[in-house]
Amino acid sequence: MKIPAVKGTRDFYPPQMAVRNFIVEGWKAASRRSGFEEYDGPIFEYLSMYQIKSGEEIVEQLFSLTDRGGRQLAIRPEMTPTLARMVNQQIHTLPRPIKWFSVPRLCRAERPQKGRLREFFQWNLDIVGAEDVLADAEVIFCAVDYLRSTGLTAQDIVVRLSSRRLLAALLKEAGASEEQLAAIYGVLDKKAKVPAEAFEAMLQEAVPSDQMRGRILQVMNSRSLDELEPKTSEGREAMEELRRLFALLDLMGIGEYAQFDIGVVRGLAYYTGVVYEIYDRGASLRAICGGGRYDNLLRDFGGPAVSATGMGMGDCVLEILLREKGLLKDENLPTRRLDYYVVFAGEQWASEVVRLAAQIRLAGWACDFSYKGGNLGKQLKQADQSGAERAVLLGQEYTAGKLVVKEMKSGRQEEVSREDFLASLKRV
RNA sequence: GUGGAAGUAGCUCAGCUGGUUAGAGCAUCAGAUUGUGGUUCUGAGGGUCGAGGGUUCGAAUCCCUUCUUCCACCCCA
Repeated sequence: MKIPAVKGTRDFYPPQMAVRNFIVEGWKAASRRSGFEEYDGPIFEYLSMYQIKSGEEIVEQLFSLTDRGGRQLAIRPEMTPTLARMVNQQIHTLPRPIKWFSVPRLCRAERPQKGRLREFFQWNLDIVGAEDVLADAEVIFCAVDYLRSTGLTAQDIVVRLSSRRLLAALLKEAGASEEQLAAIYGVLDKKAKVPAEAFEAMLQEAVPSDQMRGRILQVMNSRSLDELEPKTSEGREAMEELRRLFALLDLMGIGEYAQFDIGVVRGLAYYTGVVYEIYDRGASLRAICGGGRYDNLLRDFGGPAVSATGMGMGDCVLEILLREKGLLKDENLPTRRLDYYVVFAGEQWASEVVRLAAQIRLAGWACDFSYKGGNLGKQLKQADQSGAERAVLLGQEYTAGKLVVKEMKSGRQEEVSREDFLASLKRV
């Protein structure tokens, strides 16, 4: 009885694993370039942790379980609650700003579709304890730095930026109450995703007043920051903050990637300031990356009111985009890398192959050999298929203490003494 | 949760309106080749046709159920 893989999961055979490693290693390298430290947590947490800031619908999309002690647990669907929990536990001893990154494996019980599976990897970058918009700029810079390193240019992708804080101020100026904001955010988040008529119907339901709705639509139709004129001091401050963010991104040399877009709201309730999403300019895919400032989250998780900002980038959409752009060539990604492949010409050297291969490995080099043996031609064929840089050949000259080292790519080979060869392994 | 399309060898697919023992290419393994690899040639293994049930003398083919995949919704932390 063959058992199939579970719905929405992937098996990573060596070629797929090479792709995954290519992506994950790129994420990690970019994180380290910007001075982030890596952390991780458990793959399951208390179910209640995800109920703090999420509605029933979110909880339905969790993989949950009850352990033998009756604890209600859930496999992590996102990393931020774990981050908040971990940071809160050591908030008084960790030097700030806390710049952390992680590449957790996450699970969500959603219906799989293009760019979305039930199990995936997500790069998380967060900065805790820095209120200044410079921290937001750094997170965005790091994400763009990674995307640039894959070969994506400002012609391929765009960071759509806005500010919840600014939007809240403008909505209040238009007459919205604090209680109405969440509902209005929910509708505005749909603006680019549903037909215009459906959007207006939804907005009409959330905002019955024609006058107020007109003002909101005027705000939403703004194409640039200059068209907006906040009248309250809160609005002007939020505006200044956003302008400073754009100036910082220019200073960092990635200004051409950034674009103001009042329509970026993000569905999530916990964002309090700058929010952004990264899209491919072709716009055929869902967002590659999303993030923003969440100044209340640590407090909501029982800690002190420490500000934070962060972003998440999933592997599924990214992989599709890289493939579409021809930036992911599977055949160029090796599943292994060998420095040496030891072969013999003559059965009497078969056990010497094992001894020599072990010595090469103990000296710190990647080395393999054939179990099957066979004639020299067959063994070299295997050496070739293994992708080894060099073949080491044991034959008649070995009786005189010599062996042949062959460069597989060029075919050049030279005879060296066993001692010289072993000595050469110690260099580097 | 809703709707559409599809499941035949490890992969890509043939298999006409039901009819002998279900095929091909690639891949794998073995041999041609006992001191020199990417070529070529020969051969082999591998499928209860996604699973279960039904119709029929007879089902990969028709019907039902279910699972999985892909796509579009809902949602998207």
